Amino acid sequence: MLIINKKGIILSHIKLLKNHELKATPQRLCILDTLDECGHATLEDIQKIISKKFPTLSLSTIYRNLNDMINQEIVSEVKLANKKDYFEIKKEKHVHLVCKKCGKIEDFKIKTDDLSKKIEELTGDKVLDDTITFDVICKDCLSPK
Amino acid sequence: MLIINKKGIILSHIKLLKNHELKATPQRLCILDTLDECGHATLEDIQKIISKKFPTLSLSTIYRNLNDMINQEIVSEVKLANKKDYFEIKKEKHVHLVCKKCGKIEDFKIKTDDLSKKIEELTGDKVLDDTITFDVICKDCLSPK
DNA sequence: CTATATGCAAATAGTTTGCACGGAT
DNA sequence: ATCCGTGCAAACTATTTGCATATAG
Repeated sequence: MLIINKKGIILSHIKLLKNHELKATPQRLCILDTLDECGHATLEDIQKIISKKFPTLSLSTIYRNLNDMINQEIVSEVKLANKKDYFEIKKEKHVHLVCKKCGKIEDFKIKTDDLSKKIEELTGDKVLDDTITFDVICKDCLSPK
Repeated sequence: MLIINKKGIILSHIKLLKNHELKATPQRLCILDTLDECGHATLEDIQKIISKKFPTLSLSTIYRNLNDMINQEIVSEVKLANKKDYFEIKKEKHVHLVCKKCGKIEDFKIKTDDLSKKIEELTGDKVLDDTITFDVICKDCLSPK
């Protein structure tokens, strides 16, 4: 659920920035709103959408802020084979489902512990984290209405 | 096992190229040998190593050939969070284990069908493929000799 | 008020392309 | 003789940086 104030600003984003030692500037809020709107957005997407909402927001500000927010772990970069890099607001751990037909990228929450455990048993390594993407044909593309 | 001829060329690479409609030029063979040597190499790695073995091999040739070999599916690009892109010679399906301590990247063969099946059951999507990376502390870093 | 963020322009880095030459079939 | 690959330079794209000004807290 999103709480939005009179100016159309998503309040939780202000908190999010402040909790991570970043000032809640209109530019940063605009970038976060854009990411929220898109779910996953490339730099190009962000640039295009923002230029409408906020025409003076410069490209270097987008770069600088994405990097800052990545460093503060508010935002994460999603790298997919044969695609440009995407950005998303960091949220609960999830895997990505990329439809090879329509291109849609979906998040899906699922436990991956079984696989990590198997890796640990078989290799002797300690698993810290995983990054998992499935190429799929999504439900909608399988049986269009 | 690698079969190497008198000139130090890995014979299987010649076949590999010819089977994919690419001429077996010294430049391409050199790039493949370098990838073999490294397992996983960034463009920078490739450039550095190649400039010793083959000083006249130009950067545009590296780019052009990597792209050609990716298109022919001889080589694949490995995208890892917070790292430059790596290239590897395409081989049996595997996951990547990236040690967060020493940086080493290892391939590991493991069945991932259970997870794909669960995704299919829970989402209704058809899973075609998966790309999986584990961040780990590798065995060697866990208990150095 | 002060430190930080922004916009702009310039600098740097990364990648692709055009073209003339050279080598393999 | 023809085709394809290469090297080099130039073009193009992507990203970062320096600096003067503006703004959040």
